[in-house]
Amino acid sequence: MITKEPSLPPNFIRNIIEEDLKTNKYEGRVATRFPPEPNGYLHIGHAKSICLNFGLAVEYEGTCNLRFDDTNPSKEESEYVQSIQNDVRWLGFDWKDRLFYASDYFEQLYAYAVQLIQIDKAYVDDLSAEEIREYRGTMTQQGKNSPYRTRSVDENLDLFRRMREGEFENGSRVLRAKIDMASPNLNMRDPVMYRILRSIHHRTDDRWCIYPMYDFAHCISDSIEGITHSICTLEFEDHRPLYDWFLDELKVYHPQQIEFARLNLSYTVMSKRKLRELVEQGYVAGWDDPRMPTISGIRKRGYTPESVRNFCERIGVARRDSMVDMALLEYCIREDLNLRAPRVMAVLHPLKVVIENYPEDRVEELEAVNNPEDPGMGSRKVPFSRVIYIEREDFREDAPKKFYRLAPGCEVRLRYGYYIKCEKVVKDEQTGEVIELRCSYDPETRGGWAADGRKVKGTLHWVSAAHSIPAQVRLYDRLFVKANPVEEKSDVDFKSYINPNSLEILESCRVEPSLNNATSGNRYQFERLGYFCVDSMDSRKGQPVFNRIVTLRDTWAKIEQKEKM
RNA sequence: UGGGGCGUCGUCAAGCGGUAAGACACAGGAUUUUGGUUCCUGCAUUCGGAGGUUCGAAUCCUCCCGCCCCAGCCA
Repeated sequence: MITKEPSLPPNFIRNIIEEDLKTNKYEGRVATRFPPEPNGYLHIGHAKSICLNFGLAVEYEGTCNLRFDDTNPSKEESEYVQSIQNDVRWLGFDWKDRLFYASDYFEQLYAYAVQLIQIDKAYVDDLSAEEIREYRGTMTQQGKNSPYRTRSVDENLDLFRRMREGEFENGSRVLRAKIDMASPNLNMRDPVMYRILRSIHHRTDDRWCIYPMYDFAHCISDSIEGITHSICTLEFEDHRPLYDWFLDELKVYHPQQIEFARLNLSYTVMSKRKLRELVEQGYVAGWDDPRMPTISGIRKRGYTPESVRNFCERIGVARRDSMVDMALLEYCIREDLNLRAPRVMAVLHPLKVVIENYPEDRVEELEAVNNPEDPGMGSRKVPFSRVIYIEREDFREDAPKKFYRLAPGCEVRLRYGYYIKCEKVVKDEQTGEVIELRCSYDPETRGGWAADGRKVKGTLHWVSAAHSIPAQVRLYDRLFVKANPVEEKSDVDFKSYINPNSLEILESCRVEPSLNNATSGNRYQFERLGYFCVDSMDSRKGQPVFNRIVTLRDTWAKIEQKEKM
């Protein structure tokens, strides 16, 4: 019996492609493209599109082009071209030699525009921007023809050539497609194809003073590149008739445009405008702030490309508007790191513990497993001594019912260490704050096992005071406290839902000495706490800086929460 | 109230006339030197609503309701 290949879950785009392959619509080819405009940073919504387009190409042994949609020089910069390429590469995709720019096609686009003029399907309009808007009509009222609509082909040809030559001022004239001012689809009411715009283009410099509009440039770029399936987001659906119109009138190779719903993620925002607002008004440290849903932010946070790709696979592709739960993204990174991240002990809020019956000058090297999920990752030695730090949270003077950590008179296990029992609580005389614990240890429990078989419920992580190294740890959390900060039908500013605790910087953490060698980008699981990543900018040898990627699932927090209610 | 879309579990999402996959979340339980992981179990008699066609409808038809997008010389 032949087992079926493990196939990916179906979605409507794969269905279309399968069908096209069956009917040999494109001679068995699958050619997609990812067409970002280089006017900003990519975010996880783009990752969905990248995974979709490049993923399809891999799956069907086709190609996927990276094409910059750079038809508006007033907004675009090469800085973004670079960052976009970094992000796509980081996600794990390779466009090989298929890197293109819409600006590569300016000359050809111009020729096609001339061709449309020649068949009387395009004309030069002298109306002002304002007038064009008025003539366009409204959603419920049809538009009316521009007085310049009936110009002769020759005059149009002449005018368009002179537009290119730079004879006219910015905004004084445009080239329009001659379609139908009465169309119920606003996009078909003689859309603008070219505008006069004097601006330095990042690739063509000042060679052009007229630039094609998206609708005209995009379909032709797709056609030139021999794209089969031109995948874009839902808001372009109304543009499809126009996409088809240009290609039909020009009688050129005709790809099919397919629209899917863009990604929305809970507890964050996705629009470029809002992200820019957060950056420019200083709510975050920059586009790559680890709390940002940008690819660079996610990368700095410590997410792996594998986990992001996996996330994009799991969310599926469909045509309905949706809001994916951030919990799924978090699940994906935990799933990945659980298998790969070495375990290590780190104490974020140190509480000093003196083990009174442990010899003053003794130091033991205890064997600690690096990853229980993967024996191949081996083990390491962790120094243990009389004075250690434990997590402040792991001690309660008045332990609640299901609290099985340390409390006066109680015994717990130190991970890979000994059983210890809390004998005495030392408090600050002024404030009453617990500043130190005096404990005893059972020498018979080395490694964490009791010879007499007695069980202990809790296991705590710890570090030796004398051997641990100081570290800064940044605790990142969700950027917003509200699942959807952008309520439709509400004029509340989304920024009022920013989580005031989305970043907590801890300066006096102590981590085990093995972390002295932690290098930029390394990811660890701090046992019982979460997954952390060595910061790529601020970390120094002997003084590491860690970013929290995500916490571990915390069942105790849930229990405690429930008890409170 | 013009046009274009979309409505299947709390959140995503399969399903394409033969009697509701899966994932996350959630809730129980088992195992555990991470209250982690893993493993079981439960979680839509019902697919926005109402009619109709059919032996049979989430799937076809009709009407209704709700949500999203479109009036840039942005993409």
